[in-house]
Formats: sequence, structure tokens, C-alpha cells
Amino acid sequence: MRVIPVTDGVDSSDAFVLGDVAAKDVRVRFCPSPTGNPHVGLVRSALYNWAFARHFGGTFVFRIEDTDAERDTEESYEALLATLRWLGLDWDEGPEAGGEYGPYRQSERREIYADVATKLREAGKAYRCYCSAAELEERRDAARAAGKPSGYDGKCRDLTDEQVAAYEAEGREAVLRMRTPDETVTFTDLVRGEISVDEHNLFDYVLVRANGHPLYTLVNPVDDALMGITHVLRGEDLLSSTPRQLVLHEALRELGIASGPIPRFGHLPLVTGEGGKKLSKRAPESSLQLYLDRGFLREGLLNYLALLGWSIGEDQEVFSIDEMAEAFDITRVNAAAARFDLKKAEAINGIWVRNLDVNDLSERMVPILQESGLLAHPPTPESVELLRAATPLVQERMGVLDESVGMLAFLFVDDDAFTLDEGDVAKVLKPDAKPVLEAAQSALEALDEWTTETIEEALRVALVDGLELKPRLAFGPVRVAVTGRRVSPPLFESLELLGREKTLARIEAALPRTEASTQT
RNA sequence: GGCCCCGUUGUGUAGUGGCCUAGCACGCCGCCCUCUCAAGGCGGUAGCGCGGGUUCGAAUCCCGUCGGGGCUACCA
Repeated sequence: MRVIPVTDGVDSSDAFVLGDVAAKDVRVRFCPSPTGNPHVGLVRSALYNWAFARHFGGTFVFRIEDTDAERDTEESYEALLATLRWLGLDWDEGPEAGGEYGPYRQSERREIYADVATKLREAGKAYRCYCSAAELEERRDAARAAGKPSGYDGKCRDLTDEQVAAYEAEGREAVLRMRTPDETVTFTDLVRGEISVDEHNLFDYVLVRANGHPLYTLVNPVDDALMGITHVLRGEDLLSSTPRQLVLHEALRELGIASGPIPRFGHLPLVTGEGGKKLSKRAPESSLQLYLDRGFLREGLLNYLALLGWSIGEDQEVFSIDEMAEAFDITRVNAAAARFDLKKAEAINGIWVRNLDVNDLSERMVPILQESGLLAHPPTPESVELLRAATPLVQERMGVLDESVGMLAFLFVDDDAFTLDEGDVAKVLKPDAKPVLEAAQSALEALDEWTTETIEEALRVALVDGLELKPRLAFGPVRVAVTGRRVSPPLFESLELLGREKTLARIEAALPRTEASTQT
């Protein structure tokens, strides 16, 4: 039985995590394949790697695994870079950053893989396999039916020259397979502890396709080795392929293709969706773009993602990624899968929203309001001023920025586009609201000074004192008439920002509605 | 089917043999505050999957069991 790498002790200190590697020499990587949109699991993984690197003062490498020409797209590649940049997860080496281990896009490293493949084959570490897809499937099904492991059975492991010649004569194409050892492979996972797989479940796997294109199974470990990666932190879905990769790492060192210690692995818990299943890339709720479009703050989203599998300590949940980097300990990552909870994400985000400087917040709201048509591209100076003044009114009323759209529409929408929510009209602008609106109208018309304080005073005197109404019945109709909804930012502040003219015009326009909605 | 991983309230977690009649946060419910909605304050709801051990003592250690998940490609 082989144990790779050898470790002892089970304390959760940095020393255990580092092994023989000096803190500053730590090198971790984030290596997505550019297929589809970045999803939350991917980002969580990037965050943990980033925090790990920053914690030790090591290097965060960003590598693109675009070896699948069928599925990789340039748009996805661009999206990946943009996303990491936006989140503030800066990389030390990688696309656009450079580095001495480049290139960092695997599509530009083909010769390297071809060379390694040749060396592996010549050294007998890998061999040509001529089995056809149909044959493999047949044998796999048979093994399954017999209740046995269904991996590759090793048929082509030790072909004689004659057999090879015969296959070649048949015109068969060959893939390159890695030869795995007839021993149990054991390694110590940084979050799960010791894990082993015996030889009966260590299958010879394909490294290079028949068409000569290298597969992930080859390029991923090869680049990790060549780029001096010391720690591999990735999703649990890759856990079962780790023993096989360890075998390749050993071979690379044995053949002198790579030097340096074999990386240590830590498998992060999966991020699951509603059903407790792995969040698939295609599930809408897993798309990071969805959250960005809704106006999640990078701080809030990252903070929430960090919570999915890790805790900074006793009674604290809100922290920045710098604080995370400071405290991050991979051995304290929870091994169990974590469910993505939108409500919690919004709550955490809301805390960050409320902690933001008002000017900062109003600037961050611009894209959302533009997207919804409330602001122009670029926004006019007046609307920017108005937004700045209105931001404090909504700051503690939203978890996510897009919630401000409904609350602020009344301030930014063109007069002819202003509409009342019909449901709210039916509930609030009943016949008995008419005298309320009329009283409000004359009280406001008489105002010399148009400020929050004078407006409130005037309305209280006219409606609460004058008509002897309870506050909610007094202000409700005015609120609906002027903001269009029963739920709005604070009324008096809203009226001040809206201005006297518009306010009075809207009350006037709403008066007939108290009659229209009578017969129900 | 096979292999591997995992298992504290609905969700995320704290907890590493006595401080646990299990803490925190989100959610949910109620109350307070209040011009609506939020925010804020107060209170409540709900959990160690199950069964055996080990021990004076177990959420914490061991075994079994059940349940969940991942992988099982010439995808990554």
C-alpha cells in the first residue's frame, strides 16, 4: 500500500496544512473550464483558494482549462475574467497577469501535453488501448450485472507486438491510458482526513483521445505539477479522481518531468440546491449573473458564499474577504454539503447594504436603475442628485439593490408614465379617501416652505387632527396617490424630494379614482 | 450495481468527553417601535438520523444500521 503524501499528526494547525512547504511558497490555483456561465459553486471555490493563498502570503494562480473545443466558448472565458475581477479575487498569475509558468490557457499548451504523453508511453507508465466504445460498454455492463466494479478492465495493458500490429491492421484507433498500480492508494485530505481506494477500484483511465487531444485527466495534474501547485482545493465531485491523479503525479516526478512535492488535496463540500442535489451549471439559481443582475453587493455575495462550508468563529457571520483570508483554515471547512439559501444570502447582503456609505451605495444603484429604465445612459446630473438624496430612504429597506426599483420609481419615472398600482388603489383609494386627499391637497397648497418637517406638520394637522383619522388611514391615501403604492419610502421625505408641483398634480389626478373604485 | 464521501433545529453553522437543561445567524410566529414597508429591540418555535457499545460521564470516541450526496465518459 502506498501513502501519498505521507503525513502524520491530525492537529488543525497551519503546520499540518503546509507540510514541508514554506508559507510564502504556497501556490494554489483556480482552474475553471470556460463552458457556460460562472456559477456560485465555482465562485465559492475561487474564494476559498484565494483566501488560502492570501492567508499564507502565497500565490493564487488562475488557469483556464479549455481542452474541450466542443464546449468551450470565448464568451465564457471573458465572463470568467470579468467575474473574478468584479468580485475582487485578484490573481497573481494567469491570463492577463502573466507569470513564469505560462501560458495559462491550456489550449496554448498542446505541445507540452503531447510531449508528456509521449514520455509516459515510452516509460511504460501509459499504454495504447484499442478497445472500441462499443466493446467497452459491453464489458462494463457485464461487470455491473455481475456486481463488480465497472471501470476499465485492463484488456490492453500488456499487448504483444503481434496484437498491436493486428489492431493497427484492422484500422483501429488507440487512446492512451494511464497504468495504475496494483496497490491501494491512500492520501490525507485536508478537510476529510485519510482516504483510500484499493487496486480493484483504481482503473486505468484515458489520458489522450484517439484523435490526439489530451483530456482533463492528463492536463490537470500535469499543469498542477509543472506550475508548482502545492495545494489543490476543489469540489468534492473530484474526490474520487484524486487517487488516480496522485498516481500520475508520482510518475511525472519519477520521470523527471516535474519536481517539487506532490500537492496536498482538500475537497470542498458541494453547494447544493433545493433538492439537496449538486447545483448544476444549468440550474438558473446557480448562475452568478442572476445575483449580479439583482444587485447583490460583491461584499455580501462573497460573505455569504464564505459561510457555505466555513465559519470564522463562535458568534460572527459578517466579515470581509480580507478578514476571511486572515482567519481561513482549510481544516475547519465542513465536509458536509451546504445548501444555497437565497433568503440568508439576501439577509447577509442587506447588512452590507446598510453598512455602505450613502454615496457609494447610490453609485452602485445606478446600473440597476438604468437597467429598469429609471435612469438614462448616462444618467443626467439632476437624476444623480435626486438619487443621492433618495438613497438614505431606501438603504435600510432593501436586502438586494433591485428592491429599490419599485420603491423609487415614483421619483424617477416621467409624469406621463407614472401609474398607480391597481391593487393598492382598490384597497386604499375608496370613497372615504376622497376627503382625505382633498384635505391633504389644500393643506399642502397652503405651505410656504416645502420640507419634510413642514409637510409632516401640515398633513398631521389637517388629517390626524382635523379629520381625526388614525395615522395609517390618514397617510395611506396620500401615499398611494403620490407614490403609486401602499409600500413606499417614508412619505414626508418622499414628498419633499418629489416636489410640490408633482405632489399636488398626483393628488389631483388621484381624486377621481376614489369614485371609480366604488362599485366593487 | 460498484466505489468513495457525508449526517447538530427548515437552512447555514458553533461545539473536538463534563462549561450543553446544545450557542449564534437566516427563516417562521408573536410583541414593541411606527406614516406604509423595512430596519431595530424583545420573546417564542424547532436539532445532535437510529441502535449498540467504551466511559463515572458522550453531540463529541468505536461498531453497526439507515439516510443523503458524489463519481462510475475518448466532459471538466
